Amino acid sequence: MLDERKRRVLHALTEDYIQTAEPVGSRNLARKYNLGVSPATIRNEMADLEDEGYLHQPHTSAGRIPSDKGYRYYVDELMARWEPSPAERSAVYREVLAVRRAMEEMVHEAARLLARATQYASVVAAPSLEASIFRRLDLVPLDDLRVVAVVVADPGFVQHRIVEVGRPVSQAQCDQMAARLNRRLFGVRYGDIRRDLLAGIKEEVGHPELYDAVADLLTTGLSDRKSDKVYLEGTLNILNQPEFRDIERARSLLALLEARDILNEVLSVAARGGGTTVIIGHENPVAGLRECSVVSSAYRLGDEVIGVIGVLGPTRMDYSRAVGMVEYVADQLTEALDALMRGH
Amino acid sequence: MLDERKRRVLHALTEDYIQTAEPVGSRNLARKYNLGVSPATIRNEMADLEDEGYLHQPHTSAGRIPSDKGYRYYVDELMARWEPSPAERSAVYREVLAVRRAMEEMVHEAARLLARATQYASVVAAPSLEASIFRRLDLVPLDDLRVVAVVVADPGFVQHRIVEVGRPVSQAQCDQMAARLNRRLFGVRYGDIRRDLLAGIKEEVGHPELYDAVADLLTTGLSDRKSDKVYLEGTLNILNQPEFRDIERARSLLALLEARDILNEVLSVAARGGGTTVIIGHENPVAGLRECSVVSSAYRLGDEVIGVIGVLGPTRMDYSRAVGMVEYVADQLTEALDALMRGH
DNA sequence: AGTTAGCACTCTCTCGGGACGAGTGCTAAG
DNA sequence: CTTAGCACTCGTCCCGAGAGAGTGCTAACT
Repeated sequence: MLDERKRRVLHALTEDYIQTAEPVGSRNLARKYNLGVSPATIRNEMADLEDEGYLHQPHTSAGRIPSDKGYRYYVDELMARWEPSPAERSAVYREVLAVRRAMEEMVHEAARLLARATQYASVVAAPSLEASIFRRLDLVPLDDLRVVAVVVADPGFVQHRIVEVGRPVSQAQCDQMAARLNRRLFGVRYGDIRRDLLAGIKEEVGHPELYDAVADLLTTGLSDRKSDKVYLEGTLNILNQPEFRDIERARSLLALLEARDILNEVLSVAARGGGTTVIIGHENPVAGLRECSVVSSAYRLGDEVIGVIGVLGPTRMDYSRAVGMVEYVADQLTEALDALMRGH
Repeated sequence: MLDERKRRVLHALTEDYIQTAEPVGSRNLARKYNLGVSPATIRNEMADLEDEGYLHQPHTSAGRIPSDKGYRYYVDELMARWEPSPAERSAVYREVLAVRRAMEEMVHEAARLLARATQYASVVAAPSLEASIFRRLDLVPLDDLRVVAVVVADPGFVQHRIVEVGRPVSQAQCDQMAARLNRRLFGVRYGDIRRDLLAGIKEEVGHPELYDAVADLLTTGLSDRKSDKVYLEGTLNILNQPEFRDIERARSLLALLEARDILNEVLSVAARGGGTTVIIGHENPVAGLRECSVVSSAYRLGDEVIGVIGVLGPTRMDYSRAVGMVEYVADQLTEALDALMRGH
């Protein structure tokens, strides 16, 4: 749709703006990027690009800034693929792959790394359990009416919950219940646990309330009700961005990010895209994030997508680097989880 | 040391400044608080107070501001005791006492509540395990060389750690080890677990590496090495304070707070004080927090102090309210933990 | 017909100066 | 010792002018 010269102008302008955060003028553009034409010509092209909605001016007689549509075009058509340097690769390896601990810790570590590497905020949807393999359940009575249920799954996942049972329960009943469930469920994929798999156990152990509570936990409960966990790291990096020099903006954005369920909404949109997704400005479902962009990529366990990892920054984001970095970290994380699952 | 009228001037001035965040002039002081003397007299008193270091002027011909010494005097000698209103009391009850879940969750909830109630940031040292009662240990092999150790203690405490053992270990060995340890340790106070309590077990189970790893975990490891956990809530409240309208200040403070081990240092100083402690400005061991004050109070399990809960705000803090609120929440938390421990 | 130089114009940003206001310290009288 | 009066100091707000960056238009050039 855009001819070659317009593409080059948009390309140069976008990258200049990403770098400097200042509206870009024709003169500057002509000087820094050898486009082979004079500022006047570039001005004409810029006027056209503005008419078509790719650029806009903050005010007459300022340079131009890419619009969301301009960024979108840049991301889809213009930007070069960025690859992490060897140093960056090895940093990822050292800090994510090498950790080799619980799955959630690895994911969390990846989030921290990503924030540091990109200097944006990183947002990560914690891994869903679906694809994990059930290893063991333990039931430890705390007092008459409350029992700690501990679930261990592979790779390296431990979760516990205190469940309340309506009727007093004994240690022996807990042990019995746990033993039966363990026999039945060992090695089962977590997402495959259904009530019918547990048939008979309710009757075998004389404590239906305990059974119900635990069965509920196993089939639905553990997915961590509280707005499916989201890790958020490097939020302070956002304050370095000139667009958030204004304290009020910064405050309202940070406040928004505190509400994890909102982030979760964003990430679920991102996940729907599959692979790597870029959400630019107004494309964001959350109104308060219309001045931000989110670059995210899914990570997997086996062949299943179990979570999403990404970065959040101003729309004036270094998309090339962000996409490259997010993709690389997501891939490495996937690899690391596989290694963890295979046991070593 | 200060005569009555100076005390009244310092009192009024401090509270006015706390409320308005503006340097306080003699005229204002005379008008708002009926001190029974003219502005001129107050000016003389203020000049004296400044000479003695209780006040200072940001610049000639501005009103006065309390110095750290002034705040200290206010806190120690002048301020009235503040008591939470019935509504606030019941909010504390609803959100902390009523939660009745795991110990750590309760403490975390208390932190959130405190931040909301005071509109400062809350900092809380997570409960130490020392005073908890050992309930159960589980060892679940993840693969040949890694074992998940899950410890359950009362009241409502669950912790897990992945331990690496140098030599392949079987499910049976894990079960055996866990069973023996459980028999030996059930009901033992966590802080009393010592190597000698475990004597003999190492030999009984044919896997010394596993024993060493687990024994290490039980005696020292679980205290959560990573800079003894600190909860931090309501950091954004700080941005509402006019002293942090400047983005650079806000940034550097928030960055400082991210480093949990620094906070831990502050809290450990606070804990040394016992009871309720107020750290004002330059009294803070951390240089970057010299423009902040910290009000904190210990919470207990049984008769033992197991953690510290407090708030952090600008030196121009409503000390009266902060002290009252922190104390009340700490007391209620202590009570709630006791109730949890007694089972019900 | 596209490209470019020239130029008038617009708009923001910065800086200096003057008015204003708040508050002080001093002096002298009560 | 207290207080009224007053001159003085400083920071802040509000202009207005000038500089700088960049544009759009027009007319000439290739």
